[in-house]
Amino acid sequence: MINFDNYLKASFTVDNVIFGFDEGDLKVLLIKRAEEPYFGYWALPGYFVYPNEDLETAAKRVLYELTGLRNVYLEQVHTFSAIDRHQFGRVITVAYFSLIKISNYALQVSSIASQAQWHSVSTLGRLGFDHNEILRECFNRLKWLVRSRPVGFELLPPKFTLTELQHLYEAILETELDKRNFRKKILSMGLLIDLGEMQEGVAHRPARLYMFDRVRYQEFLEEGFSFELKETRKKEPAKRKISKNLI
Amino acid sequence: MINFDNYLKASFTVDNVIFGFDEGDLKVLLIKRAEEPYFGYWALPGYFVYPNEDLETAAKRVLYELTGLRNVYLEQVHTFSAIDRHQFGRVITVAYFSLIKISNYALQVSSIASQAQWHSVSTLGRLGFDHNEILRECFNRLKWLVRSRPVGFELLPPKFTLTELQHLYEAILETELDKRNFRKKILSMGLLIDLGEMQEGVAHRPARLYMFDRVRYQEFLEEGFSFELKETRKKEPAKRKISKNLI
DNA sequence: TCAAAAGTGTTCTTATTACACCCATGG
DNA sequence: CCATGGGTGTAATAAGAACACTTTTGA
Repeated sequence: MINFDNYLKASFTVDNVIFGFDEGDLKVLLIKRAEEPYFGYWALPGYFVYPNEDLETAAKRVLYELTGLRNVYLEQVHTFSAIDRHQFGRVITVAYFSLIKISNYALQVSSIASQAQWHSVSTLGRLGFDHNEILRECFNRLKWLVRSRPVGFELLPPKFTLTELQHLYEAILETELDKRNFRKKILSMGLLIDLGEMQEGVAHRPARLYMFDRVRYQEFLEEGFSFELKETRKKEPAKRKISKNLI
Repeated sequence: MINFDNYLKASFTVDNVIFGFDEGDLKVLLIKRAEEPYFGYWALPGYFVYPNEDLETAAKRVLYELTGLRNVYLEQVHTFSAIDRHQFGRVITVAYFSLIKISNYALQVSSIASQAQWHSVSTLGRLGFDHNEILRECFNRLKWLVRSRPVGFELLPPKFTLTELQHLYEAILETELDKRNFRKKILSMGLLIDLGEMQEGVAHRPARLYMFDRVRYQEFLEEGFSFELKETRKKEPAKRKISKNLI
């Protein structure tokens, strides 16, 4: 019988890349570290896994303690194991990302959350540990995920306008989309319910409000389904003889 | 300062889903277990991670000890952490999958490899531990990967025919593809070099041999690139108003 | 009346699909 | 000469991309 003591026993953590969307900007929730190592740095919320937990349970716990939210989109992305990634010992971390609606919830008033703040993904500085790398991996995962499934709705409030939805896609894909083509495509999927309501109090023509049709989406998943978007190409009009899918 | 001893320390293993392709069949390399738990069961090759290794190093080591191969396609897929997944203690495993050319290499004659055998992915029984689940996850990853990047070439011998290539895609995607459309698409990508050689000794018209153009592929990666295939639909001719990409 | 964002169709181009017959070889 | 798999083209359909002006509101 194997004696486990002959092999590596490592501490392990989960780190959570929590995405939100606000003011036309893709954001990530970070915590200012109050202890060494990386004292004073911003870092991903994460914590050690308890003996009675599997990883997903731990990731959900971290998320709940910080935001008070359960039942949000959560997905394992990658496990980071560089030998020297933690100064005080061997620590392996499993990265999860989750998507939440910023607008609907205030952060919890816990000792952890008091140090937490939303940061624009596009303007981040040096984070603690290898968290820049972890964030990049999770952002990449989100980028392709948003093309395969309408996860974008997880980030918007229940009622939203088509322009808000388009801005979200543009923020995630880091590109610009054509307004008419975007609307044509997104409406043709039949995943939006027109609420018949309008924006109020805006200094321009008010936009229609929509909500996401989860029932229809389930039907789609069952019959096999796809979701793709193309960016506009104002420059570089030619040169694409190969498939355009996934670009 | 954190005392790691207050938290769970776990043993870590890597498990390797090694895909190969032979006789028109997608295969996976399994090892017959010679000890408890799951004595006598087939299981994925895997081993404990050493203290001086990161996970990828460990996965490469396992692969090398078994096959004698280095520099093969290897990618981390998912980390499995169910509390009771190992009877003798808390063991977390990180699944990797790799792609190798069966035809080019004999298995190593090591104590591990003597117990190893290729199995068709489509006809597997109950494996040890949670390895059926791990295999399924890795197979799914391979399925989408093969649509985004021409990884299929990692599984074929250096010289191959278009029909062999098509059969590989059909085995991975578990579908049938139209011969003419497949050839049109694959040749239009410009990733194949026509060797000007022919099959010999076959009881039918000999096929042209091709090789993969790695240089051209690198150029593609740099300019942003995509790779898609559609299955033939002999039944169910209608009903697809939504995007067809990725299906 | 101005600024700001909402909303709306058409044309062109490209990609995808469906589909059937002759060819070269070994046995 | 037969069985086996190799090899080839075209037409119809569907999806994607490009593109500009009018509308509605609050300030």
